[in-house]
Amino acid sequence: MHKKSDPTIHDIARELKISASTVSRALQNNPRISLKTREKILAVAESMGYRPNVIASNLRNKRSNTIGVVVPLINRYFFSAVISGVEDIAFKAGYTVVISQSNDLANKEIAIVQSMFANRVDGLIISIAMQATNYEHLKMFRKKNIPLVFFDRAVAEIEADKIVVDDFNGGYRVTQHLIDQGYKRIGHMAGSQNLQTYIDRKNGYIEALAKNGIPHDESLVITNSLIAEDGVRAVQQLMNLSVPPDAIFCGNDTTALSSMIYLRDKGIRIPEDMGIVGFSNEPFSRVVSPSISTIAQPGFLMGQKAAEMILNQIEHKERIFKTLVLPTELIIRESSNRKKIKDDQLFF
Amino acid sequence: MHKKSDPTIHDIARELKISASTVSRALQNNPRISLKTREKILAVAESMGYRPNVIASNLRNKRSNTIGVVVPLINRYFFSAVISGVEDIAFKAGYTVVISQSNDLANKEIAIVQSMFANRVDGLIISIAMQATNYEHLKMFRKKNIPLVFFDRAVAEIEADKIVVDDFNGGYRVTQHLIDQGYKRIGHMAGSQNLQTYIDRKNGYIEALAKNGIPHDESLVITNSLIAEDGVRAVQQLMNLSVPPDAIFCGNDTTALSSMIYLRDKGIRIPEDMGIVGFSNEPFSRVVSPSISTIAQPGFLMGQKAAEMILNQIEHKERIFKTLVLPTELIIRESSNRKKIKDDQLFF
DNA sequence: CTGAAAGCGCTAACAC
DNA sequence: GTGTTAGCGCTTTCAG
Repeated sequence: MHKKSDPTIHDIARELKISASTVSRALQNNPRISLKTREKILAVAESMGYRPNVIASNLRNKRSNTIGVVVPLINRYFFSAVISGVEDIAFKAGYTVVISQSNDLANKEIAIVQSMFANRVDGLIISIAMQATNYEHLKMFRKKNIPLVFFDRAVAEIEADKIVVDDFNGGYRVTQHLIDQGYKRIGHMAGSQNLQTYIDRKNGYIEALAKNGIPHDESLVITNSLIAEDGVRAVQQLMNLSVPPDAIFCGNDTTALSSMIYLRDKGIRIPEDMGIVGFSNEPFSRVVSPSISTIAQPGFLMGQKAAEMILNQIEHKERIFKTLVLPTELIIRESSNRKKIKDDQLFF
Repeated sequence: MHKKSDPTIHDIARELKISASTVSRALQNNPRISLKTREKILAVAESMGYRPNVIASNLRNKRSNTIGVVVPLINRYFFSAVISGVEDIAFKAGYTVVISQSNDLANKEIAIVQSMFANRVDGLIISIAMQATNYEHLKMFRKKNIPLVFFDRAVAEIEADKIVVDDFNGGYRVTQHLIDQGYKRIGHMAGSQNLQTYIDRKNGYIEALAKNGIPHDESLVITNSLIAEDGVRAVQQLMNLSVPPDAIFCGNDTTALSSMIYLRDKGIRIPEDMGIVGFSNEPFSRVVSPSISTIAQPGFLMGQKAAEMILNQIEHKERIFKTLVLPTELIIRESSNRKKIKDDQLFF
C-alpha cells in the first residue's frame, strides 16, 4: 500500500525511549498519561508524520467504524440525497461510510451485502433492490445482531429499524387531489408489487377512490418498473382502453415526465385534457413545463435519521426496533392544477 | 461489532484437526492444497457460516482493498454519475469504494483526506473543493506514493493521473455557437478561478471571441460560485449594464436555469431576445422549457476511466502519470437556437 | 502437501 | 504514570 516507512507507535516509542502502550494511550488522550509525556509524544508523532493505522486498530477493537449503505442507484436524486444525509451524520460521529449500488439487481445486492459483512461494517443501511425476492443475506445480518436499518424500501418479514415515508398517505392525497380537480377516471402506474412502498402507494389510491365512491377498475392500473420507457408503454396502453383515463397517478416522476412528453406529442393538453401527478419530487419536476405535481420525500432528512438510528444501535446497543414514518408533502404544480387553486413558486 | 461467535479459520481448522495455514491456503485456492482437503474445508466453512475477516487480512497484507472517492457534492448528477462509474469498475475488481463529500469546503476536504489516509485506502480519486487553496494534504499522498487520480478538478502543481474534460474546447464551442446564432454581445458567468476547469472554460470563451474579431469586455464576465442564487444576481448585474449582453454562456446548468427563469419573469424571450447556454448537461436541462443548450460531460465514463487508472497504479505500480482529456459534446437545444438549425430530441 | 511460528499495528488487562 | 504481555484473524516464510 505505502512505502514500508510508515511510522508506527513503536517508532515513536523507540524515538522517545518509552513503551508503545504509553504512546497509544497518549494518542487517545488517556488521562493516565502525564501532560508532559503526552505533549512530547504528540510533538514527535507530528514531526514523524504519524497517522494511526485504523485497520490495526479496528482489528484489535473488533469494529470497523464503518457504516455500509446500499442503494438501488446512486445516481438518482432521492438516493443521493439520502446518502448525503447519512454521510453528514456519520462523518460528524467519526464513521466512514461505504456505499454500493445494487442496480436493483438481486444478485448484485447479495454480493454487496456479503462483501460488507466480510468488511465487518458496524451497521448496514439499505434500501432493497426492486428485483430482490429472497432476503437470506439480510437475515444473516439480523442473526449476527449487526445493526440494520431499512430506508424507503423495507423488508416486512425482517425485524429491524425502518424509516419510510408515508406512501399510503401520499397515494391517497394524490388521488384525492385529482378528484378535487374534477378528474373522473384516474389511472395508476404502479411499481413492483414486491415492494411495500409501491403496494402502499397503490392502496392509498384505491382507498381514496373508495372513499369518494368511485369504483376501482383494475384495467386502469398498470404495474411496471417505472423507468421512462415503461411510462410510455403504459400510457399507450391506457390510451387504448375503450374509455381512457383523464388523469394518471404515476408511481414516480420519471414516468410522469415520459408520459407527459408522449401525451403532449399526441396533442393532448396537460392539465386540461389529462392530469398527471408523479412521486418523489425529483429536481426536474419543478422546472419542466408544465411543472409536475408530485409528492416530496425528505431524502436528506431520511438519511440523517437513518444514520442516527444506526448509531443508536451501534453505540447504545439499542434493541427495540422502531419504524419511523416520515410525512410526505403534496406539491401541486401545473400538471394537475386545472382549477388553478394554488401556484407553486417556480424557483429554487 | 458482532457476537464473539464469528467463526475464524482456526475454528475450521480445529473442526477438521488440521492447521489454520492449510485452511487459509485452501480458502485462497492455493494449488498446493489437495483437492480433497480443499473441498472438505470449503464444506465446513460453508456450514459454519464462515466469512473471511477482511480487516485482519488487510492488516496482514498491508492493503485495504479500498478506493477512496472524494467529491464536492454527492448529490449532483455529474458527480453521482462519476461515482457510479468508479463503483462499477472497482466492484468488479473486488475493491470497496468509500465515498465522502467535501461540500466544497477546504477544511472538510482535509479532514476527509486524512481520514482516508488513516484508513489506508489503496488509492484516492478526488475532485477538489472549490474553496481549497492549500494542497498539503494531497501532496502527502504523493509523497507516500499512494495512487492518486484527479478528475474534473485537478491540481496543476501535483503530479498525478488526471482525467478532465476538454473545458477549453467546451467554452470555445459554446461561444462559437452563440456567435453562429447571430448573438453579438456575449456575457459569461464564470466559476471560481482557483479551478483550472473554470479558467479553461473562460479561456475558451475569450479565444472564440478573439478568433471572431470580437473585443473582449471584462464587464461582461462575472465570477461567482455558480449556485442558483449567484445566477440571478449575475444576470441582474449584466442587465444593468449600459449595454447589456444578448447572450450568456453560463458556467453550469444550474445558473443557466436560474438566469433563464429570472429573465422569463422579466418578459425577456429566450432564445429570441437572449441566448443562454449552460454546462454539464444536467438531466433537467433537456426537459425544462425552453430546453437548455449545454455541454455534455461523460460522467459515468469518467468514473470508469478514473477507476481504471487508479487500479493500474495500484496493481501494476504504474508510475508514468497520464492526463486523459475526454471530449465534450455541444448539445444545441432551444435556449440558444434562434436559427432552428437542429432539434435535439426531447426524450430520454 | 501440510504444519509451526512469527508478525502486521494497535489496545488493554494486569502488573508495579 | 508507565511497562509487559498477549492477542485481534489472517498470511507467509521456513521446515519437513
